[in-house]
Amino acid sequence: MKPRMASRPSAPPIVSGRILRRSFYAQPTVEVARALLGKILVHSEGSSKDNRAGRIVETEAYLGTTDPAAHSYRGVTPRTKVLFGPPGHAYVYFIYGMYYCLNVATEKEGTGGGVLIRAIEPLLNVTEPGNGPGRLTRAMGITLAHNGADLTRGPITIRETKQSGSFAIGVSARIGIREAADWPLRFFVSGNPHVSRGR
DNA sequence: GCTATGATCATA
DNA sequence: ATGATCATAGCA
Repeated sequence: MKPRMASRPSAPPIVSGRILRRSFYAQPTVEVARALLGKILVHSEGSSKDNRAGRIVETEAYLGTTDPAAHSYRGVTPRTKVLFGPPGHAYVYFIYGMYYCLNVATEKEGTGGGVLIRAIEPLLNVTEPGNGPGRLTRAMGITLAHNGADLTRGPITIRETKQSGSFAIGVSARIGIREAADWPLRFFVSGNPHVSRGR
């Protein structure tokens, strides 16, 4: 008979990928937005068996003080200071009274670039849909408490994936904005069912 | 201090 | 098309 439980707990292989380094996030914002597709978002608080993970399948670039749609367009405020800080930190904001959205700060300190993570494909301990920026934070347990967190340190990290599976990158206008609405700065894994819309 | 509004989502 | 629901920004 098979034992009901494994005798030894094993770390889920999906969270063992190498953590992206700060130099990754220091690249131009559009490059980071494209390169984040296929990477693994990991939330590891508490016991490792409770780690949550999802594969990033949709992103949007927000360019900073040159981008009228960016929160950082009007410069540093208490809210946007993380975007102007060093790259590789989480910018989390609260929207519509009920949702959190996760971004990563890009480019060198002093610039306001960031990438909004818009959708993940659930991989591990994610029991809600990840298709949409407000949904993925709920599914991953990400809140304002994570604003400013260093993504190279945890508890939230983004990791390289071993199965390199190549895919086509779709491009479109960004969703839900008015200014600069036609800039082609949304990127997604073409055809992936967890993309929020317009696969 | 006060008010308008939003990088959303579910429901109709 | 509309409502839920509140942190933030801009203004007084």
